[in-house]
Amino acid sequence: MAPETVDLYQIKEKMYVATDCIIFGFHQSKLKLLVFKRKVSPLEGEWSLIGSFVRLDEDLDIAGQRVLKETTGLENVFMQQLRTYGKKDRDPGYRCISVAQYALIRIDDYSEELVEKHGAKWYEIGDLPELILDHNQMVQDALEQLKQNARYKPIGFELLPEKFTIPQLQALYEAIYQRELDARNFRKKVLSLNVLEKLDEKDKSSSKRGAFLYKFNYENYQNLLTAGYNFEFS
Amino acid sequence: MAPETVDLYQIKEKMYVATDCIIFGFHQSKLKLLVFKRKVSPLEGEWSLIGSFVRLDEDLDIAGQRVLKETTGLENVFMQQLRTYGKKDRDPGYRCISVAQYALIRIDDYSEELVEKHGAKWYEIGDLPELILDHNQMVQDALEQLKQNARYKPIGFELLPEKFTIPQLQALYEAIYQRELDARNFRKKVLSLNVLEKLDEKDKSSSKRGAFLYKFNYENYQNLLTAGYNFEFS
DNA sequence: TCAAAAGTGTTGATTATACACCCATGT
DNA sequence: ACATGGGTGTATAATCAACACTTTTGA
Repeated sequence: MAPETVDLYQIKEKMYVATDCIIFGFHQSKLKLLVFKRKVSPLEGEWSLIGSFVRLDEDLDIAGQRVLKETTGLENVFMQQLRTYGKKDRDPGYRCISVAQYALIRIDDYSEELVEKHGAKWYEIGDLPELILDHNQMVQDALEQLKQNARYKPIGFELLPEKFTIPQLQALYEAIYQRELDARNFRKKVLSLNVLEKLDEKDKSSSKRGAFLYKFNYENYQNLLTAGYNFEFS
Repeated sequence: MAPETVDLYQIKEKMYVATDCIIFGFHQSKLKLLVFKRKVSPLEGEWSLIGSFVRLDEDLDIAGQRVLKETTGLENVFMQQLRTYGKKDRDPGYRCISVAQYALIRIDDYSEELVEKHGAKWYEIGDLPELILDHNQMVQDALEQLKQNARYKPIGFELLPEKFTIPQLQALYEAIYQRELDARNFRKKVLSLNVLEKLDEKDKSSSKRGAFLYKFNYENYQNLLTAGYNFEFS
């Protein structure tokens, strides 16, 4: 829209535009969410997603990246727009729409200091506290989209360290889908995609025998995408 | 509320929130899009999506419904949020984010007068003119999402009249996917879903023999959904 | 009678699912 | 030596994909 004239109504009162970040992480076979305790009134002390107003001179997605950097120290992170929440009374007192974006981070990469400085905390999905406004709804929607996306994109890899084992990858998908998967079928399928490179190292952190580490091959993944494969697991 | 002209200084200090509607229709086996010719400067005479600023006292989705009603006369139409476009320079001179929403309408329901009054026109997908700003991108994204959605929801039914034939339904899916489908396999699959009710009438508008009319059974569809079926066609 | 679209089944290929035992190793 | 998680193959069922002819009827 680029009109020449504008309703006075729009000028007098202000429409606020915010972005809220749904930050997922994965640790010890659990899918987690970063929430933080509001330090300012109103709703001080309540749990909330991490957000900010969008600045006039910044792109929407950059605003999300900024919030993420401020709270976790991470840059260039996988982040995707979820949807925009715009009920007129979603924020009592203000007219504020919020563009929700979700990020997937490798949970051992984030800066613990920054997170603590912001009063933030990792909560397990399924054990979330009540969040302010429509933030619980946002999380639920994000989870839904995460499930959807995981079918068609190897999105889950964003949540794992660079080197990971197949059992770890399986645990991640189990956390996202919230059900158990068959280990043989999972391994078969994920290896058949040809996007994993087996390394010579083993990870012994979760068994005596140890499991081989793999890394993700982005080139092969690109080829897969153009060929139109899907990442659905049974 | 009478519009008033404002100067650029004021405009640049403010974040505008608009919504743009991607209105799909289906007619004569063609998927079409409703676009309109701008009547105001800047970009007067250019083709554009139909949009509006979001009012302070209206929900985001209501704004979309309002735009739709103003241009087509239709109410209570299937409409879904696509995503929000928020590049800082997407609209030169203004800082305006736009929430794109897409609608599917039965093309013989709309009001021709209203459409003409707004200088709007139906264009075939695949034969679209150049649209202002990032509107072509919006359409492309909407088409992509339409394809995705059509896999999991019988979304296409919104585009057909209440009574329709199976060949019509197939033509719709072919228009969405932009490829031909096998008539036998299509019929087999769609009937196996148990969401169509065969009527005793035939439609003879496209063949001498005539094709049986069907209608959609929303109850059975609800059952399907909870059972987790998908509407993917090969 | 013929042109044009509607309607109908089968088969082979592919993919999904279910399932149980041995391996390697640290304690 | 044993407990623990890692790793492997096969057989059945389900689904997908490809394919051609007959029917109906208005012109």
